[in-house]
Amino acid sequence: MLSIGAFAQIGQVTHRMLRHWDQTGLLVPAHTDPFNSYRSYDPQQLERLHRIVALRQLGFGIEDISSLLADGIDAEQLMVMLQRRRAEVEEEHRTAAARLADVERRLHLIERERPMSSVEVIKKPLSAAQLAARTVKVNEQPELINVVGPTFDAVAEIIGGTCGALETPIAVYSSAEEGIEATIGYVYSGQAQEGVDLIPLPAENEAFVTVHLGEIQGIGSSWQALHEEILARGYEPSGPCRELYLRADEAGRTDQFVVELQQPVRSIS
Amino acid sequence: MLSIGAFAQIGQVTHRMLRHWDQTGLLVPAHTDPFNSYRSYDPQQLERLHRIVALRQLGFGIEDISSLLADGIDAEQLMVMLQRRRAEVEEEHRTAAARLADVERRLHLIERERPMSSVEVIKKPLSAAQLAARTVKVNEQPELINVVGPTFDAVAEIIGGTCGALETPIAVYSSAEEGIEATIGYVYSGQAQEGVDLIPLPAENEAFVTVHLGEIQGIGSSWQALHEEILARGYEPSGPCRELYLRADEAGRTDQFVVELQQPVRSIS
DNA sequence: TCACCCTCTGACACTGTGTCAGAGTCAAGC
DNA sequence: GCTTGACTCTGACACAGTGTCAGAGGGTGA
Repeated sequence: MLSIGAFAQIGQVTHRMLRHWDQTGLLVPAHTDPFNSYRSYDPQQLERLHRIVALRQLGFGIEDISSLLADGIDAEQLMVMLQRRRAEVEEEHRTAAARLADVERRLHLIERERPMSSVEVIKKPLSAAQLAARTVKVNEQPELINVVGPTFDAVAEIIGGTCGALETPIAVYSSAEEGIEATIGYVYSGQAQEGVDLIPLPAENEAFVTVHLGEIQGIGSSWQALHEEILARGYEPSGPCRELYLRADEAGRTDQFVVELQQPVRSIS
Repeated sequence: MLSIGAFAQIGQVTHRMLRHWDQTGLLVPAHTDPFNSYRSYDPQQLERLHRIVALRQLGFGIEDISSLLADGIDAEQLMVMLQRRRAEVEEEHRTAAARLADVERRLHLIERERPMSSVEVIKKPLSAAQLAARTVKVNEQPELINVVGPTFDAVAEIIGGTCGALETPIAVYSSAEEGIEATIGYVYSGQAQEGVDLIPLPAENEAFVTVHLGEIQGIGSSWQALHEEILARGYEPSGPCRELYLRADEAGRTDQFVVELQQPVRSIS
C-alpha cells in the first residue's frame, strides 16, 4: 500500500488532485484509515491512475473521464466521446492557429514602426434589418458627401412623421456601372410610404467592422485602413459595405461623428 | 449616449461582460446615473471596446488588456507582451496538435477492433537516483527470469543489514554484445559496500512508462506493447529501460506483481 | 522529548462567463 | 393614470482544476 505522497510521486500528479479525485469518486483510495483518515493506495490502482492521466492529456474533463472509465462502457460510446473530443480539439487547434497568425501580424506591424494599427478592427456577424431608404447614384466618390446628408434628411422627413423616434441611420454603398450607388435611410419596421423604398438588408455572418470617430471627411481613410486589414487577415469583401451612424447630429458640428463601418467578408480560400 | 444593451449589441458582447469590465475598471461607462445606477456609454467608447474585443480574440486576459490599453504604454512593452503571448499561443497550438494526433490514433485503434490499448502509457520525466546493485549478463532473454530474483535477494542481504528498510527495487536492462546486461539492485543513499556497486542512474526528462500487473511472466508482452506505443506516438527509445518493482513480495506468489516499466525516449524528429 | 516531515480538513483564490432571483425603471399603449 | 413588457440594477452561485494557506494531528528518527 502506498501513501498519498508516494502514489502521487509515482503517478506524477499532486496530492491535491488525488484528494480532489477521491472526493469526486474518480479515484478512491483502496483504503482509508478510519482513525486518522490517511489514504492508502494499492499499487494496482496505478493502472487506473495512468488511464486517468492519459485521458487528461487528451483534454477530457473529470466528468468525461469518469464515464470513460465506468464499467459498462462499450466501444460505441467510447468512439462517440473521442469523436466529440476530436472536434473540440480541432477547434482549439484552429483558434490557436488564427491567434498565432494575428499575433505575428501585429508584431510585424510594430517592427515596421506602425505601433498599433490606427483603426481597431473586429469581426462580427451582422443581423438582417429592413430599411426605409432612398437610393441615389453618383459618379465620383467626392460627390457623396454632399448627397448623403440631404438624403437622410429627406427620408427622415417622410417617415419621421408617422414614426416618432427614428432608428439607426444606415447607408449602404455598392459600386454600379460608372459610379457608386448609395442606399440611404433608417432601420424601419413600419408600413411602406410614398417617396421611400422598403429595402431588406440581408444578414451577413462574417463582417469586419470598425468605428470612425471625429471628422466625417476622414472616413475615407478609415475605410482604406479597414480594407487593408481585411486583406492582411486573409479575407476579401463579399458584399456592399455599410455605414451605421451612431452619432451624427450635434447641430452642424462635423467633428463629433461616430460611424460604424461594416464590410461583409469571406475567407480567401 | 447608449444604454448598456445597445452598447453590448453594437460591440457584440454581453451585458454581463460590460458590467464585469466596469467593476474591474477596464471599461467604465462614460456616465452612471446616480439615482438608478443605469450605465450610459458614449459612442466614442466603442473604440476602446473594439480594442478590448480584438485583444480578447488574441487570448489576452483582462489584466493584460488593461496594461495594453493603459496610457503610458510604448512600443517596447507592447512588443514584449505580444512576444510572450506568441510563445503561449505557440504552446497551445502544439498541445492541440499533439492531442489531435493522439485522439485520432485512438480512434483508429478502435476502428481496427482494438477497443483500448491493453496497457495505458503515460509520459513523464524520471528523476535521478543512486543504486546499490549488481550487474549480471545473460545471453538470452528467457534466462533473465531465473537470474533477477536471486540477484535481488543477494543485494538485499548485503545492504539490508546496515539499512533497515530497503527502498525501491529497480532493474536496468541494456543490450550488450551478445546478450543482455542487467543491473539489479535498490535505490540506496548510503555508503559503498563490499559485493555491490554504487551505480548512478541519470535523470531522463522524457520517458514513457506503464504498469504491469499480475504474473511476472507476462511482463514481456507489456514491454512489447509499451514499445509499440512509443513508436506509434512518434518517439524512439533513447536509453536503457528500467523496471521498478512496486510490489513483488507476497511470499512466493507470482501473480501479484506490480511493476512500473520505464523507457526513456526521444522524439523522432 | 524534540524536530521535522507527512497528512488531514476546510477554505479561499483564480478566470470569465452563464444564470438566477428579486427589485426597480422606463416607455408605450390604453 | 395604470398596465404591461422590456430593460436594468445588484448580488450571488456556479463551473473546472488546480494552487495555496492555515491549523491541527500523526509518525518517525535522533
